[in-house]
Amino acid sequence: MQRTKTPDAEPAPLRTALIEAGMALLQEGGMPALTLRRAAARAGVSHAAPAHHFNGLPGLLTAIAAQAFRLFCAAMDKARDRAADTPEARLQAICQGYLAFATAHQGLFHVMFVSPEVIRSDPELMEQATRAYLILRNGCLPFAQSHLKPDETLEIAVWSMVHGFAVLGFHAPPHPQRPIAQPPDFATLLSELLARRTID
Amino acid sequence: MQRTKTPDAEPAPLRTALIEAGMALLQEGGMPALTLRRAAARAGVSHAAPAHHFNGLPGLLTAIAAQAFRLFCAAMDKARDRAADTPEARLQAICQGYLAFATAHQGLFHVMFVSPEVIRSDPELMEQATRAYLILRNGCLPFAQSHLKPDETLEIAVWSMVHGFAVLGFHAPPHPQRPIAQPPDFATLLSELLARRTID
DNA sequence: GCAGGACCTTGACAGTGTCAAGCAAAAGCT
DNA sequence: AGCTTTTGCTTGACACTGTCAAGGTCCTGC
Repeated sequence: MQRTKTPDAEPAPLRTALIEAGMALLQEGGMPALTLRRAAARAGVSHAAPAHHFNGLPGLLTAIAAQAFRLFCAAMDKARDRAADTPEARLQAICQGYLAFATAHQGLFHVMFVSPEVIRSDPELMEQATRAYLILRNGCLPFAQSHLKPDETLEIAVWSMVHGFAVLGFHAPPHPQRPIAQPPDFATLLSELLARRTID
Repeated sequence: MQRTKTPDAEPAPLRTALIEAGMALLQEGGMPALTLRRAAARAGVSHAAPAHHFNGLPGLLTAIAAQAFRLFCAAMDKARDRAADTPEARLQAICQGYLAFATAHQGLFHVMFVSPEVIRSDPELMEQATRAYLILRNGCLPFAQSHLKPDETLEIAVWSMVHGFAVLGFHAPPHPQRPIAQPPDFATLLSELLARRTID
């Protein structure tokens, strides 16, 4: 049945191979291309092998989502660290990393946030998702009224806005026939939201 | 094959029956419960009957999405018309209608916005989706610099924020173990965004 | 009265996720 | 060493899915 080793043991090679195969399928053909049997075939094993490492298709999707959140965090971290050392530039960079990841990895993004099959209560997934949120929270901290206590209203506003912007496809390649032909850059939106905020 | 009558002819009864059956399945069991064969069975016809009214499963999903947008528009219109007659109250009501619809009809919302199977270029779907966007645009008009030309930055900001807020589930029943236990009300976020705006 | 089309059924096919049984090799124990 | 258990995977089957081809029935137009 299910793999239940000691948690610190090195991971089964087939498990990571299946995750990578699934992510590759997702990248190539989007959501409908990701299939348990196809991932197994690409990893060179029989169609029922994944059942020994994941709890069915939802389990594989969940593991992919957790791994995708790791890449997502890395992308945002990297963007922030390359930005100019001002709070505005850093928060802007985090959001740009967010949007760049969403457009470059639409399949992963779908699994991470919207796929209803993913088991949202999975501990590893929740840990990585929280880690991603903390990057955004830290980016918002300089704009909070008190530097000690985070401003949840601002966090949620920024998070909602960047996420909505991403899933509605405003940052994506110009969608043919959209209510708004040339959407504004996200930086403009964020500046608008932060305009009243003062630092210190 | 496909149904290609004159567009003003009364719609085939089975077609609307299949759409309603699909919407009911979606409401009851979510996305995985919606199946061509199940919708056909619920409508009392054989499993291949839907092929004569829709272009496969994507076609049914697209028709459901269009119909869902109609309900969506009606919900926002109704909320707006019941609000106090100030620009803030009306825009807040539109957003509340948006969020209420998203939480009350999660399956429909998924089909409307994220399902990759839906044919986004369908004319009827695009018409209804645009209609929904115009409701929001009109709600934003009083806050634009010029009352004549819409402020696309504000529109996109509001739209992104309310949509992100919805899909991230902040308005939904309290998710167990979330980065933010008690998220702020959306009205607070919107007020924050509109704070600098003056009317006239 | 009859050709033709609209509308639906039946039957089949490939592909999917999932389960049960089995098999080979490694590991653990006496 | 020899036996047993466990692990990791394969094979085969099942129900279910979307889709297609063929046929059948009824209504319409001529």
